[in-house]
Amino acid sequence: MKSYKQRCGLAKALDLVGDRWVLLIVRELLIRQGCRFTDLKNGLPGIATNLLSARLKELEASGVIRRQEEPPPIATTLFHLTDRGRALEPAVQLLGAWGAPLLSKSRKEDAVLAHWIVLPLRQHLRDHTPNAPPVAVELRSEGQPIVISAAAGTLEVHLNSAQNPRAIVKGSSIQILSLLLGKTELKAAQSGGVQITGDLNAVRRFAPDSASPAARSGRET
Amino acid sequence: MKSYKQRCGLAKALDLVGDRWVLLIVRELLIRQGCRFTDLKNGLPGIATNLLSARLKELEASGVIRRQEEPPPIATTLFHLTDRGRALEPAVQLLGAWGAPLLSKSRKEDAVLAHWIVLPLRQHLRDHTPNAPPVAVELRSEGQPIVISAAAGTLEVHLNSAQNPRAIVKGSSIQILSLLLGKTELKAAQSGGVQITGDLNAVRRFAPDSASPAARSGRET
DNA sequence: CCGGATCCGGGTTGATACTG
DNA sequence: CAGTATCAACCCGGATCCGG
Repeated sequence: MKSYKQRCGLAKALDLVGDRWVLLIVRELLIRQGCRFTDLKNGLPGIATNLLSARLKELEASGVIRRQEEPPPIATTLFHLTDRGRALEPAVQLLGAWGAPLLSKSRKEDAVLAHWIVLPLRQHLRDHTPNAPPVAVELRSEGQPIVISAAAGTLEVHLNSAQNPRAIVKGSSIQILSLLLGKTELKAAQSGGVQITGDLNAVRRFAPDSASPAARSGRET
Repeated sequence: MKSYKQRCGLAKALDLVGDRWVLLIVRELLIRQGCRFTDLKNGLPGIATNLLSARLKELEASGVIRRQEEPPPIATTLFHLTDRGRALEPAVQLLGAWGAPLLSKSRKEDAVLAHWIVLPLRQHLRDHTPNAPPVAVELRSEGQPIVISAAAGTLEVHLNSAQNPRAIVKGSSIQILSLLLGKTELKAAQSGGVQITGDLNAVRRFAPDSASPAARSGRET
């Protein structure tokens, strides 16, 4: 698209990332560093391949992403965010948070991909017993599983399989997100179709409910 | 533009404010609540009137702005942000901050409007002697003057004339911004063409330099 | 002047087909 | 898998016009 030609930080930012699809491409790369072209295409339902190709070239030229030829056994090129691109995360998170209330009006025709819950999880998930031993929980809906790993007060949310999960949560991504962000109680989630195997307390560590010890220690009573 | 049709907060936000010009319209309204159509047009060099008109309708329909018919003596309609629209400020500020480094590569053909420095001032300006008595400083370049008012640790930056400014700073908006954000020393700014009348210490309160008392009290030595 | 509405040429997007 | 090619539909920018 054309530049706004305004000497203003916002206008300059939009010159680079204001085009259609661009911030969604950044979202995909924030969720999963090292995407193949096809991964991006699958994560962006509706995008045309020529447009994706053109955007990737523009983003590379402006220093937001970097393409990296991988030798076998991958034998393809992976797209990464540069440091500069990763610096967009706070702005992307804030815009996403602003749009979150609109999700309630989401239409049935809207696409839903499970990995889109990674960004809200990274922003809002809390470890309510940070001094407890490290633990990993795996989330499974469609597509690649998501791993939450908590250790020493730090929390990471990634897109891949856990080596040794203390619990596995299966269900629709929407229900899992609602559970982990405390909008649904654990029992309600379970009767709504969420299946949890393994240590229930590992889940309660992030989603304390009224019956959980973390709820008592994490709440100021 | 068309909806992305993705159940994702970021995508929903971009459905509303991702269209061309939209975030710049929001910027104008953040700087100056209560804009006339013509004020917006002047603040957005390059926009076509039909596009501005269409965007305003869409933004009103989506609850981001509100139009208000004013009786005489104004006798026109003013556009305001709603609370929901004002909630975009953090995201807009973050995007603008991300784009700020690109300003150094700004072309000569880029438009420059003095009031665009209001957002960076609001974000970065600091009162280095918050316990001192209230004070107002007026900034003058082209267009409407800008007023900084500091009182009891709070800082406000507005677009209009001060009742009783302790100091008046005249110069190009870029130089003034550079001075107030501490990138230029006061003396260097003055020899660069910035004229200050009134109490120099009122300016030093925001832009302490090596010779200023605020520099010593505000710095951890 | 203010606040648009209308029209038009050119550029961008979206959908699909095709290729190495 | 990773794009390129093609083409219709749509959108944008610029100019013009018009009622208060």
